[in-house]
Amino acid sequence: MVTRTSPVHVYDRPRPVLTTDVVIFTLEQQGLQVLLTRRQDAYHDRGWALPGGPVAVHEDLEHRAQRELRSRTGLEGIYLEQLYTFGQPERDPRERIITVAYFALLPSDRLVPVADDAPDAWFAVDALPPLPMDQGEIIAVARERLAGKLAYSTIAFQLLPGEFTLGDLQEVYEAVLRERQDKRNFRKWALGLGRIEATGRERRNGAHRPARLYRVREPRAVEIIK
Amino acid sequence: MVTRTSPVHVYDRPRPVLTTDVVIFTLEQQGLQVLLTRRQDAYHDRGWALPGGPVAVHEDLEHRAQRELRSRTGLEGIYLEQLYTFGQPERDPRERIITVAYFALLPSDRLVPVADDAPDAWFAVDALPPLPMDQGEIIAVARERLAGKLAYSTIAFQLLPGEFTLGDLQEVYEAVLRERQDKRNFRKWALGLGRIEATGRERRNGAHRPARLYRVREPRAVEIIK
DNA sequence: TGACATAGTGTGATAGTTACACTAATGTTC
DNA sequence: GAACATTAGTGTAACTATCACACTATGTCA
Repeated sequence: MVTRTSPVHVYDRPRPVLTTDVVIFTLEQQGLQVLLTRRQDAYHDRGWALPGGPVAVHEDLEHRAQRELRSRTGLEGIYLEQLYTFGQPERDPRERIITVAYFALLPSDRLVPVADDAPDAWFAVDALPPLPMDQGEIIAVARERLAGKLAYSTIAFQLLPGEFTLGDLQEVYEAVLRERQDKRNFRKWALGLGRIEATGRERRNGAHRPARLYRVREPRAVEIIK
Repeated sequence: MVTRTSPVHVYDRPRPVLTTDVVIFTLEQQGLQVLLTRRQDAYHDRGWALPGGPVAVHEDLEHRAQRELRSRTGLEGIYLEQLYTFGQPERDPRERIITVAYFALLPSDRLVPVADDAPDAWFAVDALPPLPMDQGEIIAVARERLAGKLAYSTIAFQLLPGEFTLGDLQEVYEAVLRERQDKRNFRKWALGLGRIEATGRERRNGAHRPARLYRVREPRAVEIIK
């Protein structure tokens, strides 16, 4: 029994709060980064937390997560995937909050620098500040999912700009999987996927041989491989 | 603002209903089966639907799904995994309902025959009756997840009884993946996993050579393989 | 023009996957 | 009790994929 027009809403049974949280990853020189935001309410002591918030009663879950992503980054068309729903009753000591967690991958060239007065900041995934409730676990699960998917999908390209070198691609794999790859075998494998092609252009950035640039043939598609 | 002691619950913002649904799979001669239940309310025209219901305000999500599983099958210790959260606003025309879907795997020997007066029945996953809302999609997603996991985990054993033959195991793979396996290669692979051992006993069931029985060394563990 | 730094390339050994057909053990029938 | 029907159980060789490994190429800058 929902009272739509009134500012109060009365139900015959108590209902939990439903929120979405978004783990936004990007890759910088220092490795995999996560976007965190400062909590506004005094309850959380203004500590850092995942961006997210309550789902409006007629809002699609993924749309809610997209909205959060857009409001934090100003970007559209970013890869977003539902991760898991966390619903331990003790998650929040004040009220029952169930959160549908998503994760998003930001290409490094679309990373707009966060304004100094913005409440958001990037943190290396290996050096996170204290986080409320189970949010550390949420990030850990997101990271594992991402690492798992590198092996059997083309998800890695979602972290790369439109043009990239094979070295860039290898760095994505090394940063996420936390293990070195053999350069020759990696390049053979990456080209053998049949998903990327040389643009014919090169990147010069230092006192050394320039690197060939590649592009993804289907940039939006995340496909299952082998 | 929750009013705990009162039969009415008042919130300053409308809240969706949160439910869990459980896709309970088992394997019979006729292939992969799903448990469905008859809706009691007139609204759904007494049609078939996935077992599930609203999550109590202080009940853990997985516990809620376990409870549904137990009430339908009378069984404990069944494999249960969170599948996905379905939250399209149009899912239910009456009210906003978000459902956290789980899937469960019943070993074929623990399958208690459903009483005739019970509202539940097994359906072949390829011949489901009309289902409300997106429940057909939920079952399809569960099936895909299960098929995907066969390839890289030991989840298949969750569908088998404590003692089984290599032929039984092969039937699980063939039914879920819907593709024939080569007998010799399959057996080599299955034994090479190092997860099963012969019990020393045999099963005789027909005018032919009896089959050796095997057991899983760690029956509860679902591990990632290769 | 030489030192430096990163880009780019191939081969051989090993391990894993695939295709493939007959013998073994039982129960039933005549 | 011999023949038959039926499912269980077994090995090998060809092919494919993965892995380990080190040098040459091409640019900048001093």
